[in-house]
Amino acid sequence: MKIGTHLIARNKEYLIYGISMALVLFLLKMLVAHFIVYNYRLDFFIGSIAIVFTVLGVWLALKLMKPKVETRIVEKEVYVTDPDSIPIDHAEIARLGISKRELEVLQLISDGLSNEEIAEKLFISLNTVKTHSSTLFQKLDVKRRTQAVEKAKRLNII
Amino acid sequence: MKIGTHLIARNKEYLIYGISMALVLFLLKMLVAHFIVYNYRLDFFIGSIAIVFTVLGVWLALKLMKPKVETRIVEKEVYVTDPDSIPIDHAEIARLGISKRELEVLQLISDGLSNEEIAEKLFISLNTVKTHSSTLFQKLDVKRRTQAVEKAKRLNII
DNA sequence: GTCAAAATCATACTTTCGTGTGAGTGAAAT
DNA sequence: ATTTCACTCACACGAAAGTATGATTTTGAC
Repeated sequence: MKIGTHLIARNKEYLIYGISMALVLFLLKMLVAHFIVYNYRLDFFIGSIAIVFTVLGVWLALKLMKPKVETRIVEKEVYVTDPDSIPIDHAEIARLGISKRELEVLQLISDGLSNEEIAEKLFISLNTVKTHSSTLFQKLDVKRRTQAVEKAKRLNII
Repeated sequence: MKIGTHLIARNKEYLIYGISMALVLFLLKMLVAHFIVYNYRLDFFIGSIAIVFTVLGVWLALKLMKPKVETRIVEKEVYVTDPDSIPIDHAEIARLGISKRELEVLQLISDGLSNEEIAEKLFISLNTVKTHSSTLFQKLDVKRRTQAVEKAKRLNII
């Protein structure tokens, strides 16, 4: 009894679909038998069936599709005494889509270097450093390098 | 040229579906014309069409649907240093001759605020903030605000 | 009350930073 | 083979930051 109800509930969509399909088929057969001329309207007839069942298929799929889960992260602060004991959150870095080079630039920014100095240290042009830091700021959702440093330290990515 | 390609790419699914539908219809008509007896196999015929287009409909829906999202909240631990565990070195501040106001500005700089924002927060002009930060940099013997923050944290004066 | 330091502001100027746009290359993935 | 992505670079422009100089006002100490 209980199992039966359960099964019906779990497969309700399939049941509904099956019944709908049977009904529609029955209806179509009635129409065929009584009103519709076989030959010259056959194309239209087939088209109709196709459309109806396409719609049914779409409806079925929409009903049955399992929703994709999206994780939302809530920060929870844990206080530690030794600053060096703070582990770097590689997962967070990956989540933000920060590349290796960008991370290097971020580290040097937090060391207080200017873009020019960073360029010299990494043997790349000033423009490249600017590009890196600009994309970095977007990924960190900040406007300035000082904010980037503040947020990066808060997120334990440097 | 570019727009054309773009449009085709964006609506590829629709195109494929349309072409598939046309092909299947054509195929069915051929079958009808040559092999299938109209009357007593009509049920089977209609059933086949129904199944085919249901499958197509499902496929279409799965292809086109934006995935349903279901948010799931996950707590994440963020390690931070206990602010109280690092005492502020007032002696060092005095030694460097940093004034009260300058220290305020320094703190706000390390919070990532722009000079403009600092000015608003302290109800003073932008020029005054610049003056403060400039003298601050001299006292800290640094050239930029990022360096100032780095050094200030190292010296435990913020 | 005087004096020095701190705090305020301005003007003008230079430097650095940051964005937008576009583009080329090489490596890895499909 | 084609696409995608990280990395590289350039140029132009606007927005901040920083310096220099000088001035006025507050404040606290002597």
